[in-house]
Amino acid sequence: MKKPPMTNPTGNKTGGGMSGAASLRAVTTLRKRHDFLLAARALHVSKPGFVLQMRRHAAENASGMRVGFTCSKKVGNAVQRNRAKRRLREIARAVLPHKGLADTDYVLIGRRDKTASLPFDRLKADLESAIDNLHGRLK
RNA sequence: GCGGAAGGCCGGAUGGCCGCGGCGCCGGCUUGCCGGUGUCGAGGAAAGUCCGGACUCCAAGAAGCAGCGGUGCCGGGUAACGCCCGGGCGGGGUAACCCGACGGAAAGCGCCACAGAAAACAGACCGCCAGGUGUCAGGUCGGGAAACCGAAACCGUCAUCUGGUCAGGGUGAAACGGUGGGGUAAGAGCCCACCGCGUGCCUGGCAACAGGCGCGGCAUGGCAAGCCCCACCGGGAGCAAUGCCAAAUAGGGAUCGCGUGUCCGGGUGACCGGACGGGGCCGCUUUUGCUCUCGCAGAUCCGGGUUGGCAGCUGUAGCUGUCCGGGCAACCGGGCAGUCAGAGGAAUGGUCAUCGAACCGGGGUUCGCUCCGGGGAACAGAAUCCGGCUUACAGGCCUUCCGCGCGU
Repeated sequence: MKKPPMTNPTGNKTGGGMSGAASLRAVTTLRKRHDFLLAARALHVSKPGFVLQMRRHAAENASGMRVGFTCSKKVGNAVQRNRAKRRLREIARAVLPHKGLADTDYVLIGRRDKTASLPFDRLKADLESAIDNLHGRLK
């Protein structure tokens, strides 16, 4: 029952100019510490499983939609941090391609225990509502 | 069967859907992206970063000295080690087996709390013994039937002095070696036997060491995880090392040289090559090597500050499987087959289903177990690469050995 939502958006997404698959390849990944620091000063919203930060950046960069993932030492040891980041990557892959805005950086921050233990559907729903919240505040 | 010792192995499984990183192939085009497909893709500790190396840069080559650091029974293994194997010695355990910073205390310095008479070189003190002096009148002697009276310093009491003595002195981690006997006024290695210690020789062993015989009467208390001595080893920093390419900024600070080099050869010349002298480069000395020596913003160093890309980057002191030979073993030599992650805010996953160990509840039980329901997997994620050590770890499996009990 989780499969239909995966396959359907791909059909809709082709209108966005991206290549079709519900893939993170459509959005680039944040790699530079500088970008993370800029996002940390921008809008953010907290959910039980994560914190979402969002920053609009100048269009002349033409870098499209970008997303980053981060977990501090507070999340736990290396195994727990990796697991949290993988789950964040999965919800971003499921939600961002049809909900995100172009020329925007999103940063997902993992939280202790909750990011790894909450049900997957709950995390996805929280991400969608968090994005709606931030987009509403943008206006 | 119960209890124990040693070693080794595994450490969730299968499938569906959707993804990620590397490499190969095919196709497309906006020449570096996209799509398809195949294949490979974390651990026994990947961890702590504690040792040892490989590899880079610092001139990093050699010798000596000094300093600093490390190691410390012996032999072997190894590229090397503080690791591993075998042996010795000491300690623990009925045993299998386990543990050990295990060189030197007659080179020197230092320390030895508390307790104790005394803590290091030899004694002082208590005590014991002998003698002297004084004292008392218990034994003794005289008288007496007895009570009692008297005497003297022979034995004894007490005090004190002199000498002998270290056996004994609740302690303590440790006390002029221990036990027994002789001996003596009392005692003492004073003498003797055994043990210990030291020393000489012999035997076994490559050696650590062990055994035997003789000699010495004991001299040398402990601590070297205090300084130290001896032997051996070690230059420093680290893949964010380092090298290359492209772009851009600053051209900031310091040092050298201060306008003083000489000679030879080649060239029309700018200049090039060589020799001598001088300067600089490891803590110091010597040696080798490199570099500078006349130019102007030149060389070197430091610093700010980068940004992107590539290399280093994964195949070798390899590793894995298997077989043969040597060795008690660690390990060594050889044959065959395979080649096994390479990211860079960091891939190796997400989710669902089924099965599932521990554990929990209930029923049955021949106490071995079995049925039903719940429950859902320990420690933990490569970051240049190897060899070790240490630490963490739910649970399970296998092999060998020891003790006790039962049966034969």
